[in-house]
Amino acid sequence: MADDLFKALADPTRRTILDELTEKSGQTLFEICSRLSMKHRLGISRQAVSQHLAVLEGAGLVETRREGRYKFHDLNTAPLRRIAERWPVPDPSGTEESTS
Amino acid sequence: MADDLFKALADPTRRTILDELTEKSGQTLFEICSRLSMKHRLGISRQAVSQHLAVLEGAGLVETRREGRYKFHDLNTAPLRRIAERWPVPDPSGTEESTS
DNA sequence: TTGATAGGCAAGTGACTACTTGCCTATGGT
DNA sequence: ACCATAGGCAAGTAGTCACTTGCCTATCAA
Repeated sequence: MADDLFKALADPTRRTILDELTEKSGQTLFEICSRLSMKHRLGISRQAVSQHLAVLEGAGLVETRREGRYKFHDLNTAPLRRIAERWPVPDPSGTEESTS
Repeated sequence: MADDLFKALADPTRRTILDELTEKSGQTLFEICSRLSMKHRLGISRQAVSQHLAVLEGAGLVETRREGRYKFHDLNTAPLRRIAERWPVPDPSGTEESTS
């Protein structure tokens, strides 16, 4: 459903996770955890990150593959295409402000 | 900020409102209310729609103009561009972009 | 085997949020 | 003046959500 996609994007921590996976795809849970606490100063438990990843996977934004005791997380931005399809975005005549 | 944008998109009723404004921009509050109940069978109060429109306006997705006792609501999809800018979306299934 | 690492499951809690209810202001028509 | 229309403000409520806590399973190395 479209609902899962937008609900997944609604949380700032999940968007940061997507940013991290954009920078380096195929990270494990612990790798994402340490990056969130190091780079983004996010004091967050492993379980919380795991739950966020489950939501992202439910939205189709993250795909996982298991190898031994490791589980790698890959980014999939394809579902985002439906947003631009649903509400057509005009050409960038004047670029807007930057992201946060 | 970016948070307002994604929070605004997180609600299905607000996304339906965006759909309605995509179809016909410049609607008043009552016009949107009646369309939601007619076309989409949404039993929702006027105040609820008003609050949704305030959230959408806070996200920059809706702009308003007053004329007398009427307040018209216009769609602005420009903020959506930042989503595709933040997480690049691949081209759909092998359609390479050759500038013909 | 033991121990350490990588991850999962489930219940509980606090905060947020969508919606309602009730009352108020402003504009336009008669 | 009157009254209906168009919209706004604020408090209360029920449901959802992010996060924690605690315990469990699976894989690998010694």
